[in-house]
Amino acid sequence: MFTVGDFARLAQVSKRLLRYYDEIDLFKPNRIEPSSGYRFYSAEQMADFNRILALKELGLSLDQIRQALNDHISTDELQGMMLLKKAEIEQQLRGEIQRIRKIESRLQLIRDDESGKSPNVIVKHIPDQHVLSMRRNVDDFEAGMVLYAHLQSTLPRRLRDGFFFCICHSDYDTETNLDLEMGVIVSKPADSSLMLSDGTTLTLNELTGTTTMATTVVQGALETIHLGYASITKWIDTNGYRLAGVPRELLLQFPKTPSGNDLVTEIQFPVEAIPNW
Amino acid sequence: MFTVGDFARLAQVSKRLLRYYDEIDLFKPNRIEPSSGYRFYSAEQMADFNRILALKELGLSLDQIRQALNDHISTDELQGMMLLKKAEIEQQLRGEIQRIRKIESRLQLIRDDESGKSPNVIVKHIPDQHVLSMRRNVDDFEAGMVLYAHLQSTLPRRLRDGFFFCICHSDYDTETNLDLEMGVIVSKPADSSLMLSDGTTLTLNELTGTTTMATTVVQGALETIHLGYASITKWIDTNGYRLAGVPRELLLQFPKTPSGNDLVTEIQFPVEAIPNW
DNA sequence: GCTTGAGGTTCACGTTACGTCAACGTATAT
DNA sequence: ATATACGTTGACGTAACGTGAACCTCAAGC
Repeated sequence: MFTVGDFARLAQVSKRLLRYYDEIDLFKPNRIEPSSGYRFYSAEQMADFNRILALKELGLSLDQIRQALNDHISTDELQGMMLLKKAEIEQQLRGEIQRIRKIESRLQLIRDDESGKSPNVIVKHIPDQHVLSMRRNVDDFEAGMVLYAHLQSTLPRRLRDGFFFCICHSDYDTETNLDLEMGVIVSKPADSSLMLSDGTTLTLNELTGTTTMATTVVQGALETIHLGYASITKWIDTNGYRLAGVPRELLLQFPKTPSGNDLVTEIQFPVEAIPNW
Repeated sequence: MFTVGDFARLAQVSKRLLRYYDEIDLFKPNRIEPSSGYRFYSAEQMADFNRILALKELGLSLDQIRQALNDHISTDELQGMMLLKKAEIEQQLRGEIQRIRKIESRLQLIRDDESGKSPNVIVKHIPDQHVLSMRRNVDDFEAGMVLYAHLQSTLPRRLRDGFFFCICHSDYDTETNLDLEMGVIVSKPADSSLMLSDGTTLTLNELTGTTTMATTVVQGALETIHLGYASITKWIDTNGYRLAGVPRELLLQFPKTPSGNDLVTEIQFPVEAIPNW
C-alpha cells in the first residue's frame, strides 16, 4: 500500500493529479481510510495507472479513456477510437502545415511591403443575395463614384437597408471605358425592376454566392482600393487558392468628404481552394 | 456606424466575440452610447478587426495580438514573433507525427495480441540512486527469488525504506548460471559496505540514472515478467528508441503467496531516442 | 397607447486537465 | 510536547470563448 505521495513519486505524476483522477472517477485508490480520508494505492494499481497514462499519451481525452476502461470496450471499438484519433491528428497536422505556409507567405509579404500597412485578407462564406442593379459603361472610376452618389440620392429610402456594391465586368487592366454593374443589396426582393426618378431602371438580379470569398477591407479612395486588389490577388496566389468568379466591392461607408479618404470598401474575390496544395 | 449585430454579421463572427474582445481590451467599439450602453462600430474599424482575425489565424494568442497592436510593434519584431510561432508549430508538428506513429504501433500491438492485456510502457526520467548491493551467480530465476526473500529477512529494518532491485548482467538468452546483482535502494548513503548476519557483504554502489527509461509494470511471477521484457523491447523498437544500458527490475511488492502471483515488478530499460526517427 | 419581436446589456457558469494557494487534520521523529 | 512532513478538502485561475438567464431598449404594427 502506498500513500498518494509515494504513489505519485513512483509514477512520476503530481499528487494533485491522483486526487483529480479520483474526483472524476477515472482512477480511484484501492482503499480510503474512513477515519482520516487518506488514500491508499496498491502496487497492482500501478499497471492500471500506466495504462491510463499510455492512452493519454496517444492523445485520448480522459473521458474517452474512462469509457475505454469502464465499458469493457472490445478491441475493435478501441481500435476504432484510435483510428478516429489518428485521422483527427492527421487532419490537424494538415492544418498546421497550412498555417506554416500562411506564416511564410505573410513573412514574405512583410519583407516586401515596408509600409507595414498591408491589408488583411480573410476568407468568408457568403450566401446568395438579391440585388437591384444596373449596368453601365463609364469612362473611369471617378465616374463610378459619381454613379454611386447619384444612386444614393435617388434611391427610395426603403431600399437603403442593404449595402451598395459594384462589379467591374471589364478586364482588370482596363482603366477607361469600364463596364460596371452597380446596385444595392435587398433583403426581401419585392419588385423585379424599379425606375428611379431620373428614368434610370434597376433590375432584380441575383449575386450567386460562390460561398468561399477572400475578402479585405480598405479605407481610402481609388489608389488604396487598387492596392487592395493587388495584395488580395497576391494573397490568393500564395495561400493555395485560385480565382473562381468575378470580384465585387461592397461599400461599407459612403465618403463624406470630397477626397474620399473616409471611404470604406470591402473587396470580395470568389475563390476556391486548390486541392492538395 | 454599425451595431454589434450588424458588425458581427459583416465580419461573420458572433456578437459574443465582439463583446468579449471589448471586455479584454483587444478591440473596442468606436463609440458606446452612454445611456443605453449600446456598442457602435465604424466601418473603418473593419480593417483593424480583420487584422486581428488574420493574426489569430496565424496562430498568435489574443495576448500576443494585443501586444502587437498596442506596442506599435515594428515589422522586425512582428517578424520575430512569427518566426518564433513558426518554430513552435514545427515543433508541435513533429510531436504530432510521433503520436501518429505511436498510435500505429499500438494498433499493431492490439492486432497482434488478442488478450488485450499487454503491459503499458511509460517513459520516465530517473535520477541517480545509491544502492547497497551484492553480485552473485545463481542457477536460475527461482534462485533469484530465494535471494530476494533472504535479503528481505536479513536486512536491518532501517534500510528497508527503498525498493529492492535486480540487474541481470548475463546475456538475455542465458537461462542458467545467471550473473545477478541484487540490493536495495538507499536514500541516504551511510556506510560504504554492510555485513549481514549471515556473513553476506553488501557494498555501496551507484545506479547511474540514464535519466530516460522505458518502464512497465507487471504483476505475476517469472512468466509474466518474461512477457514484460518481450513487450517492452518490442515497444522500444517500434517507438523510435534504442537500448542505452542494462535493464533493471524494481520490486514494487513482495509476494505473499508461494506462487508469486501477487508479485509486482517494474521493469526499467534505459533508452535513448533515435534522432530524426 | 400597447404589445410584440428583435435587438441590446450584464452576469455567471461550462468547457479541459490540471496547478496553486489556503486552512486544517494526521502521522512520525526528536 | 512539539516540529515538520504529509494528508485532506475547497476554491480559484488558466485560454478563448459558448451558452443561458434576467432584464432593458427600440422601432413598428394594431
